Amino acid sequence: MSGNQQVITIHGEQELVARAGHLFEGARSEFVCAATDLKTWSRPTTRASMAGRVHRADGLVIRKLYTPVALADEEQRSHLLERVSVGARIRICRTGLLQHETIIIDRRVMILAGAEVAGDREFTVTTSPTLISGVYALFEATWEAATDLTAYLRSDPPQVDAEGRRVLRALGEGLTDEAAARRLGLSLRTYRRRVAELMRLLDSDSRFQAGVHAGEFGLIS
Amino acid sequence: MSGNQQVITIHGEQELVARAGHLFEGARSEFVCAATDLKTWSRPTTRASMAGRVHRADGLVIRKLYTPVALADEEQRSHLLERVSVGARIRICRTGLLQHETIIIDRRVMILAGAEVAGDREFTVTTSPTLISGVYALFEATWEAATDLTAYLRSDPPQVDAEGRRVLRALGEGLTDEAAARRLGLSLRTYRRRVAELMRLLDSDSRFQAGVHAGEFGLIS
DNA sequence: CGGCAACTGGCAGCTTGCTGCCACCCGCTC
DNA sequence: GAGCGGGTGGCAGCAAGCTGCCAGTTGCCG
Repeated sequence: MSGNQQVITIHGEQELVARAGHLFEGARSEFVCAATDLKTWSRPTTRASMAGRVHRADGLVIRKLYTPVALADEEQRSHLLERVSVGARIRICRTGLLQHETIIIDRRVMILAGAEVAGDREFTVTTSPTLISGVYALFEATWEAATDLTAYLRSDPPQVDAEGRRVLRALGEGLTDEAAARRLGLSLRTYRRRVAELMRLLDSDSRFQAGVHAGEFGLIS
Repeated sequence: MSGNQQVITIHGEQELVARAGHLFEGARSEFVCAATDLKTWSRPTTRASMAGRVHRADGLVIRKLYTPVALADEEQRSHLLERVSVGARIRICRTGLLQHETIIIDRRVMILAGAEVAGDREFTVTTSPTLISGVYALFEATWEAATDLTAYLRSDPPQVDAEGRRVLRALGEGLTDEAAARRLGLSLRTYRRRVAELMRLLDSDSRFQAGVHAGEFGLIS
């Protein structure tokens, strides 16, 4: 990796392991990544091969950002919790898909996973300070907006379907039940049944309390 | 801009204008940027020179993400509001510094502003799909976590005194007015007067809505 | 001290919210 | 087709919330 551009393209996970595997071992101060879930770019064997090398340096800070998709799978959830228990910091991002994995090592090297090309996923590896610092800034902004994994799990958001979301939005606009029901095309009785169900889901005894909780769970949008 | 890497480095703003100015004109569907403020990377003349070319295509979506720093300066604030009034979408990111400007045009071209080198700022321009899609995903996550400019400006938190805070806490616990009044040592009528005043401060027509807003303002704690 | 403004608290009348009840409808199963 | 479970919608009764009214209280000022 030399020359002015400091950017190389790698085809396939095997090549990634061969050419960039040492980068993971070399991580000294910080390893950060952002992805939808643990399966965003790698087969389990590749992931184990790469990730297993990361945990050897004292003082190494590991930060990983995933979306709630990672928690839908029990195996991934367990794995993430185990990672947390050995010191990794993991946050859940609710505001984006993070469909392209981004890894930054020691703020010196960055690996981006791209699309699959002819059956192999394409990776871009770069040491360009401009690229890395720009992406790192966005990573930081996203990280700060995200929720710690353990806090996220403690505040398991209730499952609210599309109609429930619509009801919450109407509630959030301050409409009377009658106006909201009319808008949503429901009878007043049915609307109120929906509201009662949401109150139960939000574990709330009053509408004010429900409003607070709905906001906390990010259910208003 | 050809070759495998699709990444070039540009030194200085004059060279940026000369070599990449046409990219701004070519923007057809979307122009997005993220930066601390309007002054993150360019002198006013360069900015005017570049930005002035962006607004000509019908259907072009312009999204800009800045930090609150951009609003501390009255001139910038006015400029941003004027941009909003002509259709640009602007959000304020409270969770990061965005110290390195990132621009993505039509999801085909990305420009990143780096450090100053020998008096000139270094820019990286790339058409690499992997790089762009990775950065775009992070941009999206940050954008979604950010607050709309007009909402941000409108959401000056209301001033709530100590008693108001106590009332909000009681409300947040789901108590009936009678129970809350008793706990706070107020008559029901006075308690309800307090609640009515809070509803006014929170600009809310229902208790649910007030709950949402109170949470948004961080008044429940 | 008297006057005034602001606030409190009880009461009443009204609206909104909550939920049970029941008839009816729909889809599914045997 | 009959039976059943789940859901809808109208209605009624009740609780909770909202606010005006008015008498009484408090604090401040001249």
